[in-house]
Amino acid sequence: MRANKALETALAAFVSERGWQWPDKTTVEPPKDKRFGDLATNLAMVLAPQAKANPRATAEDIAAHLRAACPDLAAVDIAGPAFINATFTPAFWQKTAAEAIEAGAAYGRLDAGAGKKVMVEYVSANPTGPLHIGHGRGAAVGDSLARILRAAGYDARTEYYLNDAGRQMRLLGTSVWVRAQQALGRDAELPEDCYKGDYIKDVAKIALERGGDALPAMDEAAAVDFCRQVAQDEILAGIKKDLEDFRCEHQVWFSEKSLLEAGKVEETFELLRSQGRAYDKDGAFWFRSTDFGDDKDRVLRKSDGSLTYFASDIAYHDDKYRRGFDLVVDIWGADHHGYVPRMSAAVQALGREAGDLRVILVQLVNLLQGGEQIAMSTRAGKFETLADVCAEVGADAARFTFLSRKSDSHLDFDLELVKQRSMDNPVYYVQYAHARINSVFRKAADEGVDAGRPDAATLARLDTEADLDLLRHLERYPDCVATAAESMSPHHVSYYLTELAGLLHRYYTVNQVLAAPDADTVRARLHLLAATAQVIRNGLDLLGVDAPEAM
RNA sequence: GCCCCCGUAGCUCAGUCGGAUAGAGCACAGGAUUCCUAAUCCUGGUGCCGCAGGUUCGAUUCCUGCCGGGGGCACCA
Repeated sequence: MRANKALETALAAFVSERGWQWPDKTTVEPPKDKRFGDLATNLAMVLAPQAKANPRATAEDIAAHLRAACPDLAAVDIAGPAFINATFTPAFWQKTAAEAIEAGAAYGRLDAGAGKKVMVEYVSANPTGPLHIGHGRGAAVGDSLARILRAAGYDARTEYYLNDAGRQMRLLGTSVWVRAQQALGRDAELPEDCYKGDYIKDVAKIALERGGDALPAMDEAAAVDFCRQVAQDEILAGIKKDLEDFRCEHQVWFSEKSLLEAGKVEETFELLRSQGRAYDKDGAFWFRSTDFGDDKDRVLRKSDGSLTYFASDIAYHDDKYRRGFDLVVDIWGADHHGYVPRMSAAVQALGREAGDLRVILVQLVNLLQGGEQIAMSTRAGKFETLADVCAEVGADAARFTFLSRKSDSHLDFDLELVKQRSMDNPVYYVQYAHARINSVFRKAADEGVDAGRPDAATLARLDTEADLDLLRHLERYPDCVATAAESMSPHHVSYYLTELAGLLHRYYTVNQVLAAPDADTVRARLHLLAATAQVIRNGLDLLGVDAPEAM
């Protein structure tokens, strides 16, 4: 039923009746202060240039129009400079409960995305070691964003770009081979730029088992390659498991190597060259990214003949668009922000609009324990990895915490706090609201109370301020989904849910449900709780957090 | 030096498109449960929205400069 829509429609009718244009700067939104009604609009003020009249006078005309045209409105007031404050009837809000119950999991689904194909590429960490907590934040953001976009009506797919070619993988193979030789008692030294984590030794053991007698007898190149393959398989299996445990789905694992083997990178080179966007210089092959605002041109093929990471990444993005994606979203660590202008340039050189690529930068996570910073060095600290953190605090708490801040601001992740069941850690506050409601339902079932269908006559019992506060917030849930999708910011959902849970807890404390004064009120309140539980479930689902029936 | 992000209550942070007296939680103090889960609720007060200009009916929000914190400036990824 959408209060905004109802009001906007009535306002638009007024504007066109007068033969005026709807001003872009018009806002129709809930005011900060409840005293100003349910929705406020600045229309009279932004209409002033066209109306050529005192905004207050225009406001009077608008108010009169609304009172006549909109039966759902209980009051229309004018306040301040010329704000128009609209208050809806209780009956209007009460319908929200029925809507949420009837729509169920679909409540809050929108068609804003109009089926537009969006790819969310996220995590995409090199398979050279286990995922750490920073990857975890990117994982939570990417997965949740995909869920939100789907709810908003986009056809969103998820993908992991697997850097299985190139220098880092060779270094990985070398690292494992050195450790394997050391395990064999040979004299071998780990080069400076190799991977030093203890997990490399574990992989070396596996390589030795799997290679049998053949591995020690191999020549250097063959051994390194064998070790690289074993390492990649092992580490990737670990990454997949970690992501699964963290409830992150990647529908496609896209191999960089496959791109190279299919000649896609060379194809992209030729495309760029033919359009004058690339050239040879100093023995290297360059992309003219400065044509699209980058600071300097970028190398695609180095003078030693090897390719840069950027080269295959361009080919990969080209492939994404060729597969029909209208919009490509990349989730990157904020330390890669310097990479944005060149990727944007590449996308434009491929013939797309700059807006067809959205890069979400995820800031670093500051891992703490009881306020003390835990060093995030290369050494294997106890809770450095995503898997360890997950085991320690649980996926629900970890995900909610990651999604409780704007992704581009730094996040303190304190293991002590995230384990705690306090308002420092709102995940339990929200989950508890859901569990409490279900506890009432269990009791209702025990007592043989059946709420029946949420008809208007019953819902009319929801007429107190507390009832209406809750109803109004439920009505705004679709707006929350719209905002989160539009700004690609999952944290809006966590804030919404924390607020909704607060309203529920307050309501619960004051209003007895099963012991309400009469049977109709009991049923009405059960409906209100059912609607609230539904919205909590829907919202938590967007964050990938469970909604437990009991705690 | 250049570029990006951040700066809002003692702490951690919200505040798409400029709006009315700038919000929440935590912390601190006091109170609430013979009753559907007290993992809850209620009552207390706090702000030169980093600083200085500009844009306008109106700026925490937009623009410019400066200060402070973080990050990035590779023929690495």
